Amino acid sequence: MKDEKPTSFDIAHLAGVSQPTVSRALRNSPLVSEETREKIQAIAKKLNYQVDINARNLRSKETKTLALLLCEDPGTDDSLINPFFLSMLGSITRASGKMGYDLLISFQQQSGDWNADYENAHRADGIIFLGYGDYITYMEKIAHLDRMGAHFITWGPVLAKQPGHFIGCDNLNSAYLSIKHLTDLGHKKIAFLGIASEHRPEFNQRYQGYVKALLEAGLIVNPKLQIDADTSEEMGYEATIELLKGKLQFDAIFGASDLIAIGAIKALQEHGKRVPEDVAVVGFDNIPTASYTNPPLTTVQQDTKLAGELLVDNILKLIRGEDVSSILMPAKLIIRDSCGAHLP
Amino acid sequence: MKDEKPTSFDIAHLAGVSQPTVSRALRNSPLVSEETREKIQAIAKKLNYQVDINARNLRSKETKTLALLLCEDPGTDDSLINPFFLSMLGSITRASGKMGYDLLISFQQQSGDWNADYENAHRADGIIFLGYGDYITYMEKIAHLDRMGAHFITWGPVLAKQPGHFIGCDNLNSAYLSIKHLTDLGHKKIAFLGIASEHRPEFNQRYQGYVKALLEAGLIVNPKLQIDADTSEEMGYEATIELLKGKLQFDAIFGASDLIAIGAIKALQEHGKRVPEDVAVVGFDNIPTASYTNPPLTTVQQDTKLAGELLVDNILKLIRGEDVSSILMPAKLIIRDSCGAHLP
DNA sequence: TTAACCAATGAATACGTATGTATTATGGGG
DNA sequence: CCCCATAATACATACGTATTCATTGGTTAA
Repeated sequence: MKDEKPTSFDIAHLAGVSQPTVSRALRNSPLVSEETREKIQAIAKKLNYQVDINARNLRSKETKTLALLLCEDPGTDDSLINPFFLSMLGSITRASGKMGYDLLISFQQQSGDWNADYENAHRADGIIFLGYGDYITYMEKIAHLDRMGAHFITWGPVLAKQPGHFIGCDNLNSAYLSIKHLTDLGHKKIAFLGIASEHRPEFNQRYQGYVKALLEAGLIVNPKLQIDADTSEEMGYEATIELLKGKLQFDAIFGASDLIAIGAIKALQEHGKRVPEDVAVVGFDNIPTASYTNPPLTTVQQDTKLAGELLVDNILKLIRGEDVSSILMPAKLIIRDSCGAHLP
Repeated sequence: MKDEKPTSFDIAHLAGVSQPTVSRALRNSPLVSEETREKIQAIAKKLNYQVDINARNLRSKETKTLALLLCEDPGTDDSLINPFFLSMLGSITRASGKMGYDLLISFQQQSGDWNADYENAHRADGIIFLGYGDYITYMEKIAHLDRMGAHFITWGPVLAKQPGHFIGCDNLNSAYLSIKHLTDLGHKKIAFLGIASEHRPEFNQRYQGYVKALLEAGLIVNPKLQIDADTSEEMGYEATIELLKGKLQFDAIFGASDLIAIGAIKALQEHGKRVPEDVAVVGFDNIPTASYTNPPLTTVQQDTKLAGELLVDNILKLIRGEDVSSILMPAKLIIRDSCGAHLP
């Protein structure tokens, strides 16, 4: 800036009072008389005065800032972000702004040194994690933060034993609903595209929902109909190719994320399979693209707006020292054309 | 945090040196002997010491932080963000991280009081604006910041007389290429969906490209084929309905953004028009969804990754006091099925 | 031998705010 | 008329770092 920024001393001088009085007046302290406060605030406005955030933070030991750490896989393409997380990001940004907090965002490679964390450096009052990638690796870092007594909250799978606090989708029941929809329509050989291991608990929970729905419909669970695939169109595509190459029959595919399902549709159509006539497909996330695929994708919608608000509300509670517990968020099935009508 | 954070004094005490020596050692100052530096750094590591960012910023008067202000229309839906800007956001985040800067993000209503800006409050060293909405209103705020000597850079339309520095797409030539593609295919009655006024210079530039291409192809420009539409699927849909209701013939639509084009395709198909057989459609932005519409959308791709890097590079130059000039970025046409083959 | 010099470090201080404590003025109750 | 409570303000200081200036001890050159 061209002209030197005015300080509280400048205002004090102009108002004929002391600096502490200015500090108090600007924060509407009851210790200052109304008359003085008005005079000071008028001068501050005229000078276009803004509190120096660093000085305030240094003194008061809080920052009114939240950090959002988006943890990515090492291999992630430089310019792509999972659209689902983008949606969460938007919602978190708004929610924190509404609560008077600034938001610092940072993308972290999972392998990176983000244990040199923000809060420790007084940079943020709390941290929101939005992570994907390997759960086990991830938990080590989380556990470390927890031991240090950091304020943080995580979007992710809610499990029985976890350090810290989580907010996450009710993956099991949401997947269950999707699969039940398929079995209700008469599908009997349903493939699961997604990694089902402890390294990807969200997917694992969805797999459990898949199993539950199959058993409930009196169908057998064939492990060969589960193909590993991570969240990307390419992985979904390749997993489907693998499925097509195998000799197993299948009449439906559950993609553990929309990107996987979209890749699956592409692979199916390129190999002469019609969707949904030959193979029905359902996804998970309801990313914006899901309603534009051909056919439009039946999928599970997570309420990202609510999720973002809850993440912010809860991290603020933690900062205030209040107690919070993990939250499991219900999701709902959005039925579109990709799973067709009841089979004959 | 549970245990009190260690300060440079703690380290100094343990190392048997003074605090300034610690400060210097941790920043690898040549004023400190190698032996001392190593000892100090070892202790710092053991204590898990992190510099207090607020104290450092207060003292050194810089923050190593950039602010990203995303300016929205007043009416914007709470949870939706234009996918194009999300892509920019991702790219800017990465670029600033790579340069060692943190990124503070904030969504601002255009009517809001974001002139009480971050830099003034020592919160960021510079500001990147990612704005849409009314250009005139917007410029007033920009001009004010410029008068105050703030460091900022803006993504937006590059015009002849502007305060501050801009980076933006070469809208005119990009739109020209799209329209030329349509005229080359034999289309003669091409509608323009988008606001063509000084309040939306990006669209206005695209309109000029549209006019240029038409004239060059020896076609007449019919103002009634230009329908106002802002960037949203709904607006594109409604504008197309308006077009369909009029008596004018048209064989192609240029949507000034992908969302507009997507809304147009929906409206056309709902009214029995085939795309591209009856009406060809092209868009602008190449948002992720564009390749999944039915038919896939021919559109203009902007290099958001490069744009993000340039924005960050240039704001850092401004912060360092170096000179920068506005940049016009070329875009390229992505040809998909929505404009079909050459007309008979 | 001594002055000059350099490397390494310490001492003192500034950055701008917020807050605990001391001070002054004012008014009311006895 | 005096004492005490209260309101309003000033004074002094802490927050943790970075930087300027002063100091020390050792080395080199004349």
